[in-house]
Amino acid sequence: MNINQLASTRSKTAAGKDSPKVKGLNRPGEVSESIKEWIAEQRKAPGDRLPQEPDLIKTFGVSKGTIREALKILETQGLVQTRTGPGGGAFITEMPAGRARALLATHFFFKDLSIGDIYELRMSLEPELAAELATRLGEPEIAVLKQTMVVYDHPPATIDEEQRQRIAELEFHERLAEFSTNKLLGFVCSFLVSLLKDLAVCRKIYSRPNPELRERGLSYQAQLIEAFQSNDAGAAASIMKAHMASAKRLMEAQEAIVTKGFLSWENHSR
Amino acid sequence: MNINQLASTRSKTAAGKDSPKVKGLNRPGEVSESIKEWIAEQRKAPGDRLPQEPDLIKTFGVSKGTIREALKILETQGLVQTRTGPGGGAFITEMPAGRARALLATHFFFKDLSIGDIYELRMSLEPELAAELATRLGEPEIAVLKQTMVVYDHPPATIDEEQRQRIAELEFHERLAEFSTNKLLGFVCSFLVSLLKDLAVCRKIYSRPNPELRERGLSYQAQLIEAFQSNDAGAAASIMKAHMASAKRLMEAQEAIVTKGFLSWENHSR
DNA sequence: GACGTTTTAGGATGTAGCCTCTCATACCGT
DNA sequence: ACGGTATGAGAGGCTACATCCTAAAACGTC
Repeated sequence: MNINQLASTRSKTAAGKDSPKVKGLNRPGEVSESIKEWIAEQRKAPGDRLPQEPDLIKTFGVSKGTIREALKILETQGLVQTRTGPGGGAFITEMPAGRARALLATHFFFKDLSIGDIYELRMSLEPELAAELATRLGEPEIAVLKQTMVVYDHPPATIDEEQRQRIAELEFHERLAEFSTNKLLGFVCSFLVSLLKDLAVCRKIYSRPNPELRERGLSYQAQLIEAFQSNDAGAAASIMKAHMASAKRLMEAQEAIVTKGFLSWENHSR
Repeated sequence: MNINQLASTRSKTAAGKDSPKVKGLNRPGEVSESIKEWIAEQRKAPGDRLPQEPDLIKTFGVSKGTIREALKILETQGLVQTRTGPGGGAFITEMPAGRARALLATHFFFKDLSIGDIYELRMSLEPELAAELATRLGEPEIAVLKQTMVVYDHPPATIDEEQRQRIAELEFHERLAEFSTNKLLGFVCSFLVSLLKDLAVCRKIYSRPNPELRERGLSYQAQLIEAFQSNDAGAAASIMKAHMASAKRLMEAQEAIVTKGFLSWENHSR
């Protein structure tokens, strides 16, 4: 509970100009970093409360406004939430994966990612994921996967259903990512899927009929389920690798067609 | 340019209680959302400047502190940067990779990532990266890599140099990631490296002598340079794979030693 | 080219207000 | 008379505003 060691990163009493730990960071930034360190050191868990504003003001030797801006940083980063009232204050929260994906997506907003870029990673990671899951997945998880597949186990009747089927195919992989015990691997895989769901080019592709993509995807995923049921990690990995290679080829072909005309990346409104 | 329409989201002069556009969002949050909308509507590009603080205060009818918190939100999201001085203010900016990495790192703050989790991804991705670079890297890039290696081409004299060498070894891979044409692959690889640089467990590991890690790493990286110079993508990939497997084994061994003393702290549940 | 001036954000301080929780008290049904 | 529910006052704590001073960056001047 000794928060005072926190303020060690910046001693106000020192006569000369003390050097901030990280250059290019202003006061609120320093404070927010210090608070993060403190959370780690104190092994604070989500739900725990930070010291109250007056205490933080005293321990850091900064003004109320600075503390508020520091907390605003942490709040924006999804690390804390503040509440008013008695017993109120800043509470540690876990950043939801969806928010992290959204923040990350804004970073790639101007980066002009191609289908190939995305599938290069998927070809490396999804087989790894499949191999890990093959030895662990039980019937309940497999049932969830099968339930997702019923959305596209038949040819689409309308272009609208076509799109829904594409999204469902991607959600199959989202489920896999959620099942992973390696949170890092799971997050990256689900992020790649979310890119494929949201990118303008991809949405354009999904709005055109593409029977081969569905048939091949369904076939691969069915084989994958079998590999899971027989706990065959090697088979799962190689099936997934073939699945990704096939999808990459088909998607890139569609990408070429779609971008040939006029629109591609220009209308990323937000 | 007419920013006044912005303030329409909240008219202070109205007698009754006006409803904020999004419930659960306090004043700075509303203001930051409004500014984002304004940026989108005005089709502002990176480099453009937002109105100055006094103007924002007037148009939104809020106080200076509120505006500052709103700008802090946008700054944390990587959308703007502020500068002082004449012609200063908040400038729209592209989210730098470093900030994206930092935001992502906070998502994994409570996820208790292990060395193994990180290296599982590195074993998949770094060979991919090496293979891509092998056919593209020229002498100038290779010179940069060699320059990084001189930091650790000799046994460390002090424990402090030991740490600097570990960081430099990681920065070798950071350079590789920067050279990639696949921004996605490059980002993920550099993010994994940044985790290894910042994680508490890793820092503990680096503060202990570990000659084998340095020697093997140096050897692998030298072979890698040769593969780059002969444009041998296959060799580069397999060398990198062996490099990662070796590093994973050594790091996990150290992890076991370092964390042994802290097992009693495991009861930090909520 | 060094130096002072100006412009603008950065930070500190004090005060009023609002939200939420708690607890005591009154009300009501049985 | 008793127990449960509702209502209100109070206090804790963040939220926001107004004002002042400080620091930094650009720009003109000597």
